[in-house]
Amino acid sequence: MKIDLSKHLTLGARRTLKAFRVAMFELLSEKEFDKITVNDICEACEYPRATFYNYFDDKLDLLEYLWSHIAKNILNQLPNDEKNDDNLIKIFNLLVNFFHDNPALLANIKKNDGANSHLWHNLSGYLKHEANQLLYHSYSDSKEQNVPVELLARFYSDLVIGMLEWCLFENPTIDEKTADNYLINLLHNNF
Amino acid sequence: MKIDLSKHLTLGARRTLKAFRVAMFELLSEKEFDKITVNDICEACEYPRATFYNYFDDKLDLLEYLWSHIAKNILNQLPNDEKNDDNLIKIFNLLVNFFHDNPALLANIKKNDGANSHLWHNLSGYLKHEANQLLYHSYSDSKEQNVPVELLARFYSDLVIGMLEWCLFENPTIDEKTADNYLINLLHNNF
DNA sequence: AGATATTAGCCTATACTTAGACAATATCTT
DNA sequence: AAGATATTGTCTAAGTATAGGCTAATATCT
Repeated sequence: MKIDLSKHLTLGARRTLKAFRVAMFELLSEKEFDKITVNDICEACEYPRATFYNYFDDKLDLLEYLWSHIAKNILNQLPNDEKNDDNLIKIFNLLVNFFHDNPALLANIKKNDGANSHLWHNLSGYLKHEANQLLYHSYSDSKEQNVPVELLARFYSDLVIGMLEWCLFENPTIDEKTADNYLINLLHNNF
Repeated sequence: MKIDLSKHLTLGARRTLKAFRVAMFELLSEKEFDKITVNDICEACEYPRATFYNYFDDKLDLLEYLWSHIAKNILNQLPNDEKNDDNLIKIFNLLVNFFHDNPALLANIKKNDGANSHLWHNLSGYLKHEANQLLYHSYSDSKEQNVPVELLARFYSDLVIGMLEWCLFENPTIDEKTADNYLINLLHNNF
């Protein structure tokens, strides 16, 4: 990344970032990542290559930016007023729904199973990180402290991403209710 | 219009124009033209007001630019290799289809019937102009010269836009076949 | 294997967009 | 009808994108 996302961005910079994000997202539903060229991306969003390189080191850089943006955005849909155990289920369902809403993207991620299953590891890493952050803040002011909050958040985010991975890759036809029940059972030692 | 569309435009300028066009088009399906503010437009396409005024005098200016763009684009779909009498029917059908594909826009144009029926006159003027151009070039090298080509093109474009207006406003449920037949009958003095 | 074409990165002057402030109207509120 | 709020249209310095040209590295073709 050539620019600092934490600094203030002009409207134009935000527009440009969004355009590249959308272009990459759409291309990922059409082609394998390795088949996508910087030219493809620039053509799709109607920006010149020079602008691409003003923002990103290369297409992997853009991809990772996209993943982190997606991860943040999916989980931002959570109503952050209530902080209870349901949050984990809600997070899980938001994630599952995202992939159900974008089947072409998921198919493409699955397809790259050889040298490029790193697409999924890459994305799931960002998802886990965001879930972790969310859960950490969600529990940081709770009373039950038999276990450090950091560890708890880590345990939960591992659980939810593991569950997601199992559903998407091993059991893609599972329905929401059943999946939720499995998750609840795991959570409550209900084996 | 603050810029000269006939001159060469940079990629960025073309992107900006497109963004404003799309924003106006989408807003026209939601709100009446008079209720749309420059701020609405800029918000919709994520450009600052300053940029709007770099390109357009005001929102009417943008509207007219949009109409002329739409007119050109609808009629550009015509295969321009063959030049025969069918062209008129094809032009008519392209126009009808455009409005069938954009019912919300049409509804909004119809709604503004008081002080603002000029929305339709404005748009139909551009449509007629483009149809005229097309027909003029279509017949300019034909042999039959009992009537000047300019007059013929004018006669035809008046006919096709009149027919369109009648279909859209007086007889919105008419089917394509019937409308085509009426047009053919008018064309061949088959009253 | 050698020729040809595509792609990746980078560079620069020029042209463009931007933020934000401004006065002048218009529109809403009570 | 008066005061608050929203909108219009203009301006400028500073920030940003653009064209298009360049080399090196990879593909792709024959």
